[in-house]
Amino acid sequence: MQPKTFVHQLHAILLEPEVNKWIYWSPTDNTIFFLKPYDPNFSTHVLKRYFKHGNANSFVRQLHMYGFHKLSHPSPDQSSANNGNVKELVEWKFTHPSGFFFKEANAGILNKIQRKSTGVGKDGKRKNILSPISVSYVDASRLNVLSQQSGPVSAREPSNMFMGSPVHYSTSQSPPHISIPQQQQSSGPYLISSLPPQQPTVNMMRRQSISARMMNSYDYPNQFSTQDSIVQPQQPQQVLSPQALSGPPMKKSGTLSSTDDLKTTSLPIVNYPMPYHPGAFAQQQQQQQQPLPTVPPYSSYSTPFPSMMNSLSNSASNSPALGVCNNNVTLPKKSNISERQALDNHIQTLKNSLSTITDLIEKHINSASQDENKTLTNDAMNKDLRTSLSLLQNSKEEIIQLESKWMSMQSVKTTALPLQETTNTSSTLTSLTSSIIPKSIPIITKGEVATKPASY
Amino acid sequence: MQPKTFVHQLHAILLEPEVNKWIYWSPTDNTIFFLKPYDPNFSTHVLKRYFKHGNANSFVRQLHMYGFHKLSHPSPDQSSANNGNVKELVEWKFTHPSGFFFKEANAGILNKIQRKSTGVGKDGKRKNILSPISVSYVDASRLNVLSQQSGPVSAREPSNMFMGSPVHYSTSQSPPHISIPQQQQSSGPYLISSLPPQQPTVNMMRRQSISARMMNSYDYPNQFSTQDSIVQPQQPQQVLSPQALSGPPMKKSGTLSSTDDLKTTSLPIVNYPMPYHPGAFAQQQQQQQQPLPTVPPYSSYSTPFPSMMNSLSNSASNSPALGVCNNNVTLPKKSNISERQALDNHIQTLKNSLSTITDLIEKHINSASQDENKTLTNDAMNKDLRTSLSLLQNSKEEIIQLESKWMSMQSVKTTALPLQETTNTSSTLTSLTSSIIPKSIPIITKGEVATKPASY
DNA sequence: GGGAATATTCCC
DNA sequence: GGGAATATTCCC
Repeated sequence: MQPKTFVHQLHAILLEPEVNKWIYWSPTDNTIFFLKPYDPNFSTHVLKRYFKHGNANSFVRQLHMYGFHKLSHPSPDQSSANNGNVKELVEWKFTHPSGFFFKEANAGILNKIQRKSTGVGKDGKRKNILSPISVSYVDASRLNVLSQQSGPVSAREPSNMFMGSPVHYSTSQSPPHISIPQQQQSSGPYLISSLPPQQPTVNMMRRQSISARMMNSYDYPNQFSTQDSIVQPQQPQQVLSPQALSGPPMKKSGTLSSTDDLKTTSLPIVNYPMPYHPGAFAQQQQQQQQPLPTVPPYSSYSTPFPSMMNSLSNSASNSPALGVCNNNVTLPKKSNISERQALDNHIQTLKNSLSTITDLIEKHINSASQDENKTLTNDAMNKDLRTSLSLLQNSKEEIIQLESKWMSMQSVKTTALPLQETTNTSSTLTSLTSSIIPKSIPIITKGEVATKPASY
Repeated sequence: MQPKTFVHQLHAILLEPEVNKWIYWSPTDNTIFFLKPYDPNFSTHVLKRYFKHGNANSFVRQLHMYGFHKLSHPSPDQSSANNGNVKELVEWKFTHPSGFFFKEANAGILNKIQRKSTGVGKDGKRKNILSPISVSYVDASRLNVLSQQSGPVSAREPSNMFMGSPVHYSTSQSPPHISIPQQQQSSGPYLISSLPPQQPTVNMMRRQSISARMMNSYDYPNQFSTQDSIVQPQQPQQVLSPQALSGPPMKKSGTLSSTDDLKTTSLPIVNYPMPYHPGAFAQQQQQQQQPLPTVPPYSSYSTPFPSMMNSLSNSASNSPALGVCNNNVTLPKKSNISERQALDNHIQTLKNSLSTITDLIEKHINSASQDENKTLTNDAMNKDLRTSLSLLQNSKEEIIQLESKWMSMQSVKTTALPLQETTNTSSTLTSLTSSIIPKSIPIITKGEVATKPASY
């Protein structure tokens, strides 16, 4: 039994007559509801009553987090209100593209609508790194069906459209939002394997009850673009030909370019009229239907290449040939002896500086505490403070030195290790690894951090 | 200007007489406050009034998120109440180990106390993957500038001591929390490369007052342990045998077994009395009670290498001779990891302490120079001086720790780890790893951190 | 629409 | 004490 979430609350609210002046089901479509975001009563009587806030923006944010979409075209009768300047009368129209949010839905159905992940899993790892778009091979028949389906929902039969399609985007079993198991998780680009999923995915849309998990991804377009792009946008994958990707990493996820593969292959888009629309069927059907031939969730079709493939691209310019693992504890080689000495020296210097500063400061504290009248003039005080400051600066420098030497020692040592050995003996391994691992070393250049906006 | 966060709220609340029956400063220690978690009035009159809830657990959760610690031993006069069964009278005692949370603290100081990260950055990537320790290369010109800018240096000429030193740590520009840029992000270990940053980083030390961000890492241990581990714990690498992993991912990270290295090496423990303790100085009682070797607050007792270290500590039996690295890199053995991490922690702590001291002293110098009349009272001055003194003491302790760890490492390493390389025998494993390591490790050039604008 | 930080809840 | 999910805020 799932805890009550926003969706449940929302659904409950929509059933409350007292607040139906500000939020209510569409009289003509049980999967669409309206709300008056600018009406103060909406905040007062709806939000503050059911939530810990009275902020319409937060409410809408939640809608988005749960995959609801705002329908842009107000119904004719509303348009006048929307066009008018009477903000309080404006109505926004929302729906959930999964179709699981409809007037008669029960808790079980609503559970299928899950909140979008924030990107971290329980283990602190990123979730949903894989693209939901596992490449699907679509045959002509499917394309045809797809093209046909653009019409009125009522006119088409959902189960048909994927009939005979060899590969499917298995809606119910391949949630766009996938948690990568810990072991596998990687921020690296994921390869799209060319292996078709083994399973038939017939009828899944229609018959199968979609696992709750799946709904997570129900917000199709968004999922596809932002969270689940096939290859992580972050890491331009040099390994695969770029063309393999359906498109460049996108910034704005909501928007798919018209040239986007997926779109052209007719994946549902935002205002797509209730693609799967369970509500339209009898609700009870859902349960009884037996599960589809299962397709392993996404993960199976995407091949993660953990962290190796990452930054091939930029390594070109300034990356050292060899990287070092911080943790690699192999210690410094003899050449580092002087480094060690330097470290010792830094430590000594630090101790001396700090002692001096301490003395100076202590002197002032003592004198101040001993008599009320300052025995030391401000000038003297300031001088000492300046001295302290200067020593502190030096101490910092010392520490920096210490640190950098420390780091370099670490890296030196590791760097030293790499390679020659592999040349003769373990060619097998070498070839093995080299075949798997891209040669370049991922490097992070300063630019990127600089790029990052100041957080405050 | 930072938005008001929980810490600010908390501080404000503590200053509100109306609620001081349920939450209040210790009468004897301006860095400790009490609260009565079970008193319904605490919920009603404090929580519900200042927060969006009335849940003491949530409040305490926030305290923890901001690094506060509950002090376990109630003061004598409280113990009767606590021992009694009158829950409503129970008082809990909290403090912030940074010492930045004290009665007289202002917003600027409170800003230094930052919320723990949830593990993802703005780009959706994990944050704080890097060790806070970064290195920047500075050219000669910069060194000169630095030396010049140190102002009146009484004792020595700083430029001398670092002359010819290629590397610098730019304190003000290397926020401990580093976000890995999107493109490059990788879960692998990050190396500090020896590539010099391109940007000049002149003057940052002196001119710039320490960025608050820097203090971000003040929740030391946590930062080090969780956020800034050198190697990301997350990804056990499949390439290596699973057995290589020291253990399953851990659930409970907070609890280290008593056998943990770090702890036994006398790292501070939870209730450690105000390591940096700016505020509480007035009451010197604390000071005398334990001159513990000051180490970074808790940081080090939480292991930076969550999934690996922890399990190592309690399962001596199954820990491999060679650890495993996230990215197919051989990891150091536990003892070395902790030593190294401890070193890093000491350095970090030193930097933080010195930054704080510098800020305090600078404040006085500036105020003194700006107007003849001392704007700051002697009391204020003395307080700051005491704070500085305390920090200096701690710094010294840190250095001692640093030194001893360093010494012990040297001896250990010379014996233990030295020489795989010399064994040109290159076992399969050796060659495997050596061939893999260099290629798979993302490298971060030190410059990047320095590049990041201090956004305060 | 959504990224990301902080806040709250729930749970171990 | 803290992990992690959901909620709320703030901002692009």
